Parts: sequence; C-alpha cells; structure tokens
Amino acid sequence: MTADLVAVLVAVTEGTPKIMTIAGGSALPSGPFEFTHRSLQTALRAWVEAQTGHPLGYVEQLYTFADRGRSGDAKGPHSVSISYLGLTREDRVGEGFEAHWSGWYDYFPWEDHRAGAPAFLAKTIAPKLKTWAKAAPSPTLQRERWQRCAITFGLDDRDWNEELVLQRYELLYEAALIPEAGRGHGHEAPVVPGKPMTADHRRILATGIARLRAKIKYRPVVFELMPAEFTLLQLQRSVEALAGRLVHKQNFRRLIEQQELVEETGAMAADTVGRPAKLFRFRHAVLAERAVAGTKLPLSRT
Amino acid sequence: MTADLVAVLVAVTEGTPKIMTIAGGSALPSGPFEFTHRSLQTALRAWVEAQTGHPLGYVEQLYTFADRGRSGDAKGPHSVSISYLGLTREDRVGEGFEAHWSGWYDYFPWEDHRAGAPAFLAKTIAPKLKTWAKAAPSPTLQRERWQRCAITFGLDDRDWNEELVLQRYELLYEAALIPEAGRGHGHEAPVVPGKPMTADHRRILATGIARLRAKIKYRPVVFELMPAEFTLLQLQRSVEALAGRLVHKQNFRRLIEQQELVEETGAMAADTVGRPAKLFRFRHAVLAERAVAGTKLPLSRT
DNA sequence: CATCTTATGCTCACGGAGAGTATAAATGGT
DNA sequence: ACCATTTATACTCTCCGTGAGCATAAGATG
Repeated sequence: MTADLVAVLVAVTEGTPKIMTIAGGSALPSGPFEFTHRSLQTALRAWVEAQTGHPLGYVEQLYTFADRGRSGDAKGPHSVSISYLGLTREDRVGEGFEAHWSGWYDYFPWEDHRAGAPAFLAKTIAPKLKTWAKAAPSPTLQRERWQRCAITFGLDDRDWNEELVLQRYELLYEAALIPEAGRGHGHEAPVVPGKPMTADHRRILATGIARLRAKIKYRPVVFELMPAEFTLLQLQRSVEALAGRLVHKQNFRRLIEQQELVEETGAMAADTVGRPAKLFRFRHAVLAERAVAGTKLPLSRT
Repeated sequence: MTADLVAVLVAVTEGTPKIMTIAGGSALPSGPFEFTHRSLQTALRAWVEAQTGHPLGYVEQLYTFADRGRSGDAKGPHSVSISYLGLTREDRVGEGFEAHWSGWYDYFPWEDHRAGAPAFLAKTIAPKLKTWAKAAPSPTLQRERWQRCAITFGLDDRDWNEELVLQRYELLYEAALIPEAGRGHGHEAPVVPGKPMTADHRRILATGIARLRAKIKYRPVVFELMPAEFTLLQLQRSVEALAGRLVHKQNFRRLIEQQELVEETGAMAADTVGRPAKLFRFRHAVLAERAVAGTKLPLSRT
C-alpha cells in the first residue's frame, strides 16, 4: 500500500483565486509521501518547496480517502490519498519551476456569483437538474431530489450558500452532468460548463474551496494570500474572490478595523484611480492575542 | 506501509459523555484498514459493527497522521493512522461484545465546567503553567507563553472557550505536565489529573471532543446521541455534557423550537420528579429541508 | 471646473442572543 | 389539605451585531 499527498495550493492574484496545477491544468499536484519527514505537514511543505521554490504559508489537512486501484483490477495496488490545503502567493514561485496557476473558477464556473448568479445556472444547470430529479422512481423521491437541488444551488428563491461547493459538485456528479461521472459511455458532450480534472481531483478541489470559504469567516487566513502591504479594497477583493460573492464595503471595513486585524503602514497606495487609499499590514499579533479572530463576511444581497 | 483506523466513538448516557475504549480504558479502538471495502467510511462502519454489534449513526473523519515507527527504529514499519469520530448510543451494544465505555472526562477532567471551573485548574494547573511560562529563555517568550496559557485555559479573567480542547492538551503536553509527554525519564508522578492513554490516543480523543463541541453549535448532531424520544431537559443535559458547560434553559428551548428541530410525540415522560415533560422526537426532515440547521448553544456565564 | 472614482465616516433599523420574571403542573412530606 | 420542592413553559427586556444606506472627502481626468 502507498500513501500519496495531494495539494490544493491557493493564491489570489488581482482578484482571481488560483490553484496550482500540473498536466496542463488537468490535475492537482500530487506525489508519494516520503517517510523521511517527521510529519505529514513537514513532508508536504518540503515537497511543495521543492516544486515551487518557495516555502508554504498556512497549511491545513483536508481529507483522506482510499482508492481501490483505478486501473480496474479489484485486488491491485491500493493507495491512500491525503489531501491538503495550502495558502501562498503566486509571485512567490522561484526560478526554473514550472508551477502552473489556473483560475479556480475555470473548474467551477457556477461558483462565481460576484457579478450575480451566472446565467447558465438558471438557463442550463437548473433545467438539467430538474430533469434528473424527475427521473427518480417515486414522486416522493422526485421531490426530495429537487429539494436537494434547490437548497444546494439556491433555486426557487432560496439564498445562495457559497459554502456548499462540495455538495454542488457531488450533486452534479450524481446527476451525471459532468465528465468525471462518465459511466463508460465513451465521451459525452459536456453538459455543464467547467474544466474537468483527472480522477477525483476536482472533488478534492471542491473540498478545498469549501473549507477555505468557511474558514475566512472565522479565522484571519485571508492575510496569507495578501502581499505584506495592501489597501482595504484589495483585501476586500481577495475575500470576494474566494467567497465568490460581493461584500458590503463599509461594513467590511468596520469589521476589519474593530477587530484590529490590521494596522496602518503610514504610506499610501500609489498609482491608483480615485482617492488614494491607506496601506495596511496584517497585525500578526492577533494570532497570539486571540484564539478565534473572526472575519465574518458582511455579505450583501445585491 | 500500513493504514490503521482509529475511532472516537461517542455516546452520552445519563448526562455523561462516554467513549468506547479497549485495553482497560487505555486506548481507543483501532485496527487495520481492510481494503475490501469501498471507502474508508464503510470500512469503519463494518469494523465498528463487528466490534460492538450495532451499526453506527453519524460518522466523520477527524485527522490523518503518520507515524515513524513507535518501536524506536528510524526505518522501521511506518503506518498512517486515519481517525474517525462516530456517534452512537451506549445501549446499542449487542450481546457478547466487550465494548467498554469510559467517561471522557476521566481523560480530560479539566474540560468539565458544568459545575464551574474545576478547583484544581486554578490550584494546580495554572501555577504549573506559570512555572513553565517563566522557564522560557527571554522575557518576550515568557510573556507569549503565558498569554497562550491564559487564552487556552481562560485564565486572567478571560472567558473559558470550550472548543480549545486540543490546544489545551497540546499545551499541557508541551509543558510536560502529562504522562504522555514523558521524555524518557521513566515514570514521573502525574502532575495533572486525568487518565493517560497509549501513544497519541488522548490527542486523538481531544481532537474528537473539540470537533464535536464545535459541531453541535451549527449542526443537529446531538440527536444521534439521543434515544428516539426524549424530553427537552434530557436534550439539554446531553448538550451540556458534551460542551462541558451549562446552558440557559429557556433560551435553549426557544432555539430548539423556533428551528423546528423537534416535534411532540404526544406522550409525556413517566417517572419524573416535578411537572411532567412532553416527549419529543427529532424531526429528521430538517436534514433534508436545510443545508445548515444550527443549534447555536445559548451559553450562560453563570 | 465639472465629473468620475475611490476612501472613509456616520446613522438607522432589525433581529438574535443573553438574561430575568412569572406562572403552571406534578410529587412528597407534615 | 397545605406547603415546599422540582420541573415545565410562557413572556419580556435589553444590548449588540449585522445589513443597509447616506454623506462627505480626496484624489485623477477631461
């Protein structure tokens, strides 16, 4: 038996959340776990450093799952995959490394609601889900299926819940609306937009996004994705990029400041449009001061 | 390489949270992962069922960690341990099974604040931590250490945060105040009350408790630990048992009822003191109705 | 100088959470 | 029968976090 590490490495560049990919963007970076390290965390850090040429900031374990040999042989070589979420900055990649960054909404276009709900959600996905729901054997099951769809995708006037990334992916998978769910029928036309990935890598990515979207609400992890100095608007844009939805500007600032998460550097942002903004830096002290330093997003419904 | 499953199986009986143990209460149930199962979850379920004679309710993965051979050989047989949290009921144990249930506060006596903060916290633990903090090389580090202690243990007039179970355990471990941290000095006298466990099992248990304490606040998982019918006070007592602190009765009921988590059975509780209480049952429908059905605990500061 | 854009300060209303008061319905003892 | 005790259950009140909007300041641009 073998153990593999799979990494969801996240960076945010100019309002776009990105993940590190290999194989032309069709897989997450992964590799065998070397037992020469003291722990899984250090193994992952060393490995990422070797790949990207830069140490990793925040690291968190995501999930472990077992595979029964993808080659089809029932008794073949089995493996355990241990997935991690890591936060960095894109510009940290060293020289001569072939780290590839892909926008994460390339894989989950339906997750970006910053400009409102994507049109194809109501136009394409919802009808397909409805069809799938109606294909259930009994009326009760049909209703239950549709209820699940409506809840996870915010249909029927329900609110969009940005944290249900994994549930949405799994629903689409179950409804066979994405290529990964291909049931041996050869290659069907992609019914739902979004780039697929090898094996269950897109599921792992969904897990990572979901975890991160939940985490930014109660832990100051966004700062791991920011440069040393930033304006409050830049910070807000990063949060919005991750959450996939807009935030109420004034309330966001109120929250950040009243929690004393940042301090002014004294300098002002250069080359900007409009009134120049103060530059801030993260107050690393808060990590020691508080056990839970929340950043509950002040979401706006517009 | 091998993969092991370690289970934190929780039940609540008469206001006491319990965990399933083996080896006279000195270890969590664990065993090798059989690759004959489709997933880790099903493997765990099957395995627990074989051990206890009863299917498992709620199951959730906790954490995966790697061991570099406990026997001391640096290149010896390595293994990956995958830990799970499972919720059941004690009375579900079948015939002829030797499931042993131990109160979880036997292992973490400082975590039970239902009758106020335990006396030995201020009398024994706090001074020891202070000594440890003062042993840091520089004044700055000394202050940082003590700040950490004060935050995690709610000292210096800080609030007790029941979710920091793991942080507290790791702090005690770091300060060498618990037997597991024994640094080869043979066996010292236990400086802090609480039953130790084999290897890092107590750490895993701490992880499980922390996870559960966090979860009951936003997911209706308590019901997995309740009998089919229960009174609201029984439900409250279970929550309090898990959280290790008391709850405001009226507000608790308001919360449960306004969220429509339960429905009356029509019957009343028998053989009770005082005014008889209505019996309720969990409305399983809410699991389908809502994505997030919270039970934010209405904690009281008394 | 008008206009656009972004920054930043302030107010308001609503609802949830913590806390307390009051009343009802049972039991057991005297 | 009456009272103390225990538990159940219904309301009320206050405070504050949160969502939302208004207003003003300070730059750039034409």
